[in-house]
Amino acid sequence: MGELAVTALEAAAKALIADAAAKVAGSDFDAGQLPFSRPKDASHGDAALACFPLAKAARLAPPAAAAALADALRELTAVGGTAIASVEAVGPFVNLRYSRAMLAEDVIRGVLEQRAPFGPWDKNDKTIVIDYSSPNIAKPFHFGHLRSTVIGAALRRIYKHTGHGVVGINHLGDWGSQFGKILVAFQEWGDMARLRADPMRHLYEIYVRFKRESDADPNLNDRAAAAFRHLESGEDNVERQLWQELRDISVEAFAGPYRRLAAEFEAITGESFYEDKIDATLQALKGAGITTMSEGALVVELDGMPPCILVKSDGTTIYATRDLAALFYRRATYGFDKALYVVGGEQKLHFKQLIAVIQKLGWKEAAGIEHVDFGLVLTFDAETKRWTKFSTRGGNAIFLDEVLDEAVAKVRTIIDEKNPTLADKDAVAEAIGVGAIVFNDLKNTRIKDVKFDWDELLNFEGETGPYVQYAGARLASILRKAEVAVDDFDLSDIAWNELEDADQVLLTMQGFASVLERCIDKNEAYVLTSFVTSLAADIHSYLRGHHVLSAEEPLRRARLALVLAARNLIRDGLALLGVASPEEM
RNA sequence: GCGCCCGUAGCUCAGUUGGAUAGAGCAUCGGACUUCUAAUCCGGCGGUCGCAGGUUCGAAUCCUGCCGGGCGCGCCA
Repeated sequence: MGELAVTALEAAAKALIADAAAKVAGSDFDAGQLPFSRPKDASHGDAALACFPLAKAARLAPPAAAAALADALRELTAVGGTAIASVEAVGPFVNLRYSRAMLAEDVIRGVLEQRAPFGPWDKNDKTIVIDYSSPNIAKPFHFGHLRSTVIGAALRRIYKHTGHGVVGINHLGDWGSQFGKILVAFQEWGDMARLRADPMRHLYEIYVRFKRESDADPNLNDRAAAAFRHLESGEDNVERQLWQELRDISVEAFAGPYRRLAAEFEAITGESFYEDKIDATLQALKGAGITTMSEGALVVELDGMPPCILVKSDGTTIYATRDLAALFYRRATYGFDKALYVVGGEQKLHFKQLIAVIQKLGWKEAAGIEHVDFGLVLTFDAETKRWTKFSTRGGNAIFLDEVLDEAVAKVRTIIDEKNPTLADKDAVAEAIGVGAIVFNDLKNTRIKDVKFDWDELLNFEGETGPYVQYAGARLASILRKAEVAVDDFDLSDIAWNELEDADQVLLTMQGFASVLERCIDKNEAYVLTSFVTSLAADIHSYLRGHHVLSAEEPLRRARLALVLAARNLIRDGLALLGVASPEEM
């Protein structure tokens, strides 16, 4: 475990604590064992140390160890001017408080001067490949696709911000036997004009129709299998030409949603990209001696799970084959330390198999391959009164653009009601409506299923995107009226000690580094979502009791510095999540 | 049947990896706009942390067994 990124003030405090702990328990005591945490109750102080490990090392009862540590710390900080202003032992805990002025300066300078951990972190030599969004373009781009897209896009930005080399890859599902079905469906019922007008819906229509009609006519499935065989033959035949056209139109249609969602990729290389790399991959696997024939298929036998199928008995490949080819390619091209797959939890077994195959090959990278799984999107079924899966074949899929448009429209009516004179209402409505949807998806632990609920989705109060954006807009408004230089704020001679009642805001901001670290550690964006929500709550609350523009100098300028720092951190935090920060709303 | 995941307030969820009195939002009830945006703030109500054991100074968190729900289990992705 590496050193946690901390601000200068925290580092100074930790150094003092290490010295004090050495006095209590001897110099070989590892002060890293003292958990440095935020007390739940703010009245306990700014930071708390649980002294159980220290007590063990010093052979003291925990309260006695805490008292001894507090005494030692007091001795070190008695001279004043140190990071720690006060120390108190309470039972087995030592609670400490930072110097108020130093806390304010530490955090605000850090944010405004864009210093790590607030600004971009120093580059490290790790490369992270993140496979996300990766829609199957033979199927509709429905609301469920939002999850992989926004989680992956957020993780990509968070890794980038913390100094990692990042390769975001959209592994489009543009190949495979599904495409045989869509080819046949298009030949039967497709309409090129309608396809061009609304590609996603038209493909969806014919896909659903294929599903329905193939139940009655199994011959359709045989034709679909043949179509994919023809496609995979490599010949320039009708299947190939139609596939190319459908693919091009679909890919173009995705650009819009990706722009709205702020999803960016270093590479858009679909499954078809590996078509000419499959043979080499198969040769490598065979050469490693890990393949066998089983029931007419080429497989890798695995312990404790079904075999990984590489070539089906009809001679065509399967997604596992293409995923393996992609891993070979990504290792050779990018040399990754981590390869993340932001894909739904239903595919857990598939990725377990994939990793097991790579382990059999003995790659050292195997340990860095991780399935970043997430829960399903469920809809409430009024009949059975239960949350159920959306059914594509049942035709009750909800399209992503539908949801985004609905949210934007709702925001538009709220703006007309609350802020009728606002300039550029449509752009603001887009930022807030889409932001609300993205934020909502990043709010909880990935693995939780998302219950699709219009009421909750279109509620913009409380723990929501608009709530956080609103805090940013209020702060921006103050800064506008104060006419301060937001890009070059003068930090000299700020009366930092005037900010003694901004504890909550400052302490929350101070936690930014550990928030990003936890995001990376868990591959979770919700930690950051929850951080910006807390910061917004803290600043909303602060603004209620502390007027900025009417304050006397030097308090006024100190508060403006706080306001600017909070606004920047909210904006930057939201940006990492893929949510815009309108200046006004 | 087997494997994995989930179970915390009426609802939706946090709980910093075993630490202080289990926290938010929504809903509900009551307050706060002649002052920088009320998409806000302040307060009330609301919990046998699914159940039962175990581990120890200490468990929502760890171990075991049940109960409930979800996902998956060879030629779909």
